[in-house]
Amino acid sequence: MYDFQKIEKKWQQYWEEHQSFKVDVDKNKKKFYMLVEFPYPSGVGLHVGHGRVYTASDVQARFKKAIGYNVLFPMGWDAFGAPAEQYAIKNHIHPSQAVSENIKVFKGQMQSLGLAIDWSREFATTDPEYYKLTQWQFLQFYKAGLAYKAEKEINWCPNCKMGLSNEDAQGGVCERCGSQTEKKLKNQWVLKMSEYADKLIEGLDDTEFLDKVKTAQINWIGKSTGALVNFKLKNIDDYLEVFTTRADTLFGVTFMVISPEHPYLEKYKDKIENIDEVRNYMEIAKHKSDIERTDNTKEKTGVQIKGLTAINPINQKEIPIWISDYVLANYGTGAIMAVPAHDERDYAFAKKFGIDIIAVIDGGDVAKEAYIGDGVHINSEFLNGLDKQSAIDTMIKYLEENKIGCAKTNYRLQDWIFSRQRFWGEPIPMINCPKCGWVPVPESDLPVLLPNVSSYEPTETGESPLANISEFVNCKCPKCGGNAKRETDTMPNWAGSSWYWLRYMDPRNKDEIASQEAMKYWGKVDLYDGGMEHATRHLLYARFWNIFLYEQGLVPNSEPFLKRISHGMILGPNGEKMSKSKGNVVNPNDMIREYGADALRTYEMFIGDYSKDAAWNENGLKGCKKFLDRVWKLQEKLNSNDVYTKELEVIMNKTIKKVTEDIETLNYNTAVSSLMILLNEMEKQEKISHKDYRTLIELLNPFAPHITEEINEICALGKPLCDSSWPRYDSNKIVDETYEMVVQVNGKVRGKIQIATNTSKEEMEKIAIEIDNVKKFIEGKEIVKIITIQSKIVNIVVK
RNA sequence: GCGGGUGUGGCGAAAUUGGCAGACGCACUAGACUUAGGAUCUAGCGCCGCAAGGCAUGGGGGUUCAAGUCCCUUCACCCGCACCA
Repeated sequence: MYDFQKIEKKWQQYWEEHQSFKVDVDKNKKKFYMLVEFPYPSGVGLHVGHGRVYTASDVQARFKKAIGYNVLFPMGWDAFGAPAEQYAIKNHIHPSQAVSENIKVFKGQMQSLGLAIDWSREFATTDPEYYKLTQWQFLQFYKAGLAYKAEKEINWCPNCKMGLSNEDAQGGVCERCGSQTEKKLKNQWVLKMSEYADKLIEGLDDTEFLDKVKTAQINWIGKSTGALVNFKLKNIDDYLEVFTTRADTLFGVTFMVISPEHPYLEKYKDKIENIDEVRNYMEIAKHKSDIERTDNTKEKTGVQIKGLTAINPINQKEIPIWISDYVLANYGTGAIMAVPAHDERDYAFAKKFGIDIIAVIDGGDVAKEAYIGDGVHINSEFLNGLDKQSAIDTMIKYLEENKIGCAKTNYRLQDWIFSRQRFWGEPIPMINCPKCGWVPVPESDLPVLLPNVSSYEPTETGESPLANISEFVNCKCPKCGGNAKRETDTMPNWAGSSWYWLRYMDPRNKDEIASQEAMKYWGKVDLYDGGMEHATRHLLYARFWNIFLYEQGLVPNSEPFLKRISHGMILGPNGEKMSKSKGNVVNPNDMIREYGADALRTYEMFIGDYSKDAAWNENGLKGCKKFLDRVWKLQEKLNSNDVYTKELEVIMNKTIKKVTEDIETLNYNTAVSSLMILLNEMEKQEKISHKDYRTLIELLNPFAPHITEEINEICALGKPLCDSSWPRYDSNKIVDETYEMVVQVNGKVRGKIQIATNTSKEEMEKIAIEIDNVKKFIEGKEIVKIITIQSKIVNIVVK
């Protein structure tokens, strides 16, 4: 009937030759920046889940272009990082070679989907011109004092031989390979992201992220306000500092707990009478995985530290100090004051070890359980009678006046460990000089290029493979000219993705991230589509990075993204997540070969709510192919009229309205369904006009761009759709002249009748009562009232 | 535990925001055309019932002339975060 293979190739070529989607700064036009997360070009290629996301973005881009925006819809490759390196190791090729091969496959797949991408802006994060600027930006962090080297206990994956960020090692499991991670001390580059915690929270007000994305970020940052309190150590001229959100419960403290990593254990080892027992506990804790340690269902463990005693600063009571792994070293001060009467964890600990429990808030029964509710303070001297908030305020004021503590805000968010012991990443542009210490590589010497070597497997020692390459490592100190060594760690793969949207604005700029002109014009990303799995990590890193650049005067906006949406996954036909191991991966290439890109695109938009997961069903795709075939066949009914066919006028206008609104609100599935309804109506007609047909294919074009262009050309309906504007509807013509009035008796439908839309309420009621079946139900009964909704429904209430 | 979300036919889903529940599509059934049908077209298709009619949006209750939609309560599942002091 028609050769969709040929048609799709033809139009893909046409768009390329005519540079239909190439854009430039055009100050006479409003801009729209459509961004979708760029992929890792892995070896497996795209699957239909990617197809859904890119198609949805493409629909958005084509639509926005048609309604008059200057649309930036770019694509690139996030090609550094472990996945590419792992792939290269596995296949025994150099990562850069693997990357360029994979990019070819990915790009080919995207082009065969017919995406309206401005390919002239394509780049990869592994391009030296790009990572030169990534390195340059790292130097700006360094110069601003936001990058520092620190001995950090890191999550170490013994299998990948790589340090992982907390984000990459959640639950004590390596995200890459799934093995248990260990703790290891490493000297690492770290970015002071925690300093931006408040800005990252406040900045959310300038965005239109989905609520669940905002909430996820706020939870991740984990702001909690409280106080630092200093407990004097008995017979030692030092203090134990704790963080608490409940300073009001200070009178209820019956013991202290410090984490097994607390520095005092080493510092005061001579004072600790049972040091062997304590050390034994520390050793056990060290070898526990994070999973074991954070399993809050397990029983509390701990050892009392004999010889160290704290003194409660508000009543001078002596308080025993314990060591336990339920206190985390990396949160707060690594030590807590325990109030077993009003904290479940402290309560469990106190019960197990027979420690006193003193209630300081009225309510509950502390003999049975910790009372965590609100109430009036008791047993608390000057706090007695106060409620929670005023007690907290009063106590913090008291602490500050007596110099035993102060108000303090804590965050769950940690600084960003920026070092990776990897070859395939941006080299961190720092040089270590025995005389001058750490010296940044002069900006004029950037990029620090990755050496071209044959062996890039990780070393046994855990150093980056770069450490073995002497011509890379050995260099001169930029400051004193003496012999020095380069940093051999590289950046995490999050680095390159933390500013790529800026680069798209001016990707060939040799001197800067992008020109100010381009950044001012393209501004914020208007719509950023990505997976929910990136709602915290990537999105927070990117926002942090951008806020920093803004503060440096390098970019015009503090927040980079206006709207963030997240799409659902395409699951396999069995309803499970698609994966190679489950053998349920659907390859878009196969689908395109069999049914065409247009059918695939249309089906992926029709499959269901875009924000929700949906299981793949090839029959559904067949249905969409059938739909397109019928659209094609409509050619046979074409007459030469260039006005809407009378019978179709209302539905034409209605459908324009519906599809327009649905695309704007991302309800792609109902947009497609309304086009199917329109087609059904058009098929009922003897003949359809040029204008009927043209409108249908204009509306369908964002979903099925190839076949609609072809129909448009064959039938000479107008200029190419990629250069055309979106149809408009006449709001006077979206209401049918007649409708089916529903008549209910006591809320039950008893009759239906086709009447004129402008029938008055009085008239409606009169007609309603005359319907035979309605009569049957009101006969012999008293009409209590009649509710009439204009052009909808009549409900007769009878008794 | 905290936060977010979802429950509607055999399946994917709609529902103008309080107004005919199940649009649209898939699957299925019957028929037409056909040498053939995994093509196309026509019709049917929530459940019970011969019908009239009744019952149906996870369960229970409520508000209302009218509830998938609002309120209360309860159950199930999914996704984040989680011994964060």
